[in-house]
Amino acid sequence: MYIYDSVKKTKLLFEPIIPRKASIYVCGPTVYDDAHLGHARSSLSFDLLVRTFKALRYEVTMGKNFTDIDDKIIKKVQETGKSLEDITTYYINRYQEDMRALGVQDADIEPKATESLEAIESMIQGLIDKDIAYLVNSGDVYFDTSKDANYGTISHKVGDDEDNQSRVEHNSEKRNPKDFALWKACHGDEDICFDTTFSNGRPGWHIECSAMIEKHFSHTHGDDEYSIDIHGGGADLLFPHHENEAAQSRCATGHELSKYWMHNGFVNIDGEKMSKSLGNSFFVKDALKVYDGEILRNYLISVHYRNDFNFNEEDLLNSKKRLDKLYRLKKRVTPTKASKPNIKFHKAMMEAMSDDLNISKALAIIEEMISEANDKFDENPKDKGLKKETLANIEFIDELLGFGGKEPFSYFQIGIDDKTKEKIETLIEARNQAKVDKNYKKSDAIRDELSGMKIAIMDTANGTVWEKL
RNA sequence: GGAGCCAUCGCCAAGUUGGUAAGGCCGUAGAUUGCAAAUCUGCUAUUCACCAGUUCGAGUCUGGUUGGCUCCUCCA
Repeated sequence: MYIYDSVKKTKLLFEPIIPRKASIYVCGPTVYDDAHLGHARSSLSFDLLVRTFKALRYEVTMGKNFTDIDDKIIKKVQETGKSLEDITTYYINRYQEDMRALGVQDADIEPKATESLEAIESMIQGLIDKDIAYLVNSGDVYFDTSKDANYGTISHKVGDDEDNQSRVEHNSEKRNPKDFALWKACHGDEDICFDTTFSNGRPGWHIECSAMIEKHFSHTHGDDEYSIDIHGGGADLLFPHHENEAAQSRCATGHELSKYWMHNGFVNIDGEKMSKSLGNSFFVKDALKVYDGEILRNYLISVHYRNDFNFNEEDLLNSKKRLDKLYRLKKRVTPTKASKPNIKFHKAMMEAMSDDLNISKALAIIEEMISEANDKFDENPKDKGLKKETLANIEFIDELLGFGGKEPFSYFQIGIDDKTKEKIETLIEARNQAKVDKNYKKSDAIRDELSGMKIAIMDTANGTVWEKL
């Protein structure tokens, strides 16, 4: 397995801390709103990583956190009058629903910040004891970046001169402008706070990930040089979030946080980064109203995870056509029992995905497999051995990439109710009778009626089948 | 102001260690079909934003130009 390390900026051979095991931690969402396509893309990127590792027979431990205490959540609490727990529970469930609809496998560990307060407190206290963190009068606790010689090695934003036009507001209580909050003191009655030995307040954004990784992963790696194998997240998290995480962990634990760092690209709408501030957010739930989760998944994974993704409906329809072809092939082999995937196909797929998740190559290999199989079935539609192998190939695709697992006839009938189905069947029977009678005028009229219902029909060796357009 | 990424056919998009451009969509010609659809076959970038350099050889390396994007503030 080769992965691109966004800190070292090269593709590296993955060498796990513990042989045959891969520990992965990905920064999850702050749960104050529904998941947008950007969350989906990040989730999907690392889902492919996990699936590839599993296919390579690695024992994977995947962790993904929920930030469930934060300014924006508190704002939502104040706006709605609901409790913090009501809001975060609701959005965590919504997030999981959406991600499952996209075929994302659940993480093994899904820690929440509010459930990790002890770990957070002890890590901060440890940093204060080492004089790396400092408590100021307001009750805030800051991390002293000047105490960490390696600060800046993650994002390469060394920036020793302070005269850069950084938009960071000046906080007189900080020793250095680059210092960041580990703990934010309580601000009035409206705030949501937790009591600790240093002050009543709540954790800063960065510390939770460090603490949760330490809490959930450290015991599996003992005193190794690194806490986890791979740390992932969106490209925008590289700085300051991951830089700060790395600094905290390094100083608190004495070893580096992660051996490899992976960052996924953005989802753009009309060439611009999708974000709340630009008002061009696209929620997963809205996309799911129009398209099946599998179609959306297939589209969103079709561009390499590190590239920016330009979302538009035309491309989505394009990628749906590729998925349609896979399911049409699956129709040709249904029903049958899967045997083993073709060795060469399996090998080629694994090689593609093992090369830093080269999905484009994998999709090209699938196209070749489909084309070859169709060709052979045109010659001999009843090739039993090929049917079994082809089905096994498709099941392997589903396992590795997470699409193609549906029953093929129902795939083409998503959103059609039973009554309409009956009507379609009746019309097709009538058309076939008309064809037998060589009454082509009538048969064509029936076909027109069906296409008016947005139903396409195709006459195959096994009879007439239909698809929803 | 600082840091970084990207630019490949009409569209989407591969292309570690330089060796002579994957795949899909669209289009087109044909096979098949009563006609379609589906499926199959052929064709569709002498060329990789532009300029210069290194090299026997560069989309791939170096320098520069132009254009697009991101980070430096919460962000996947």
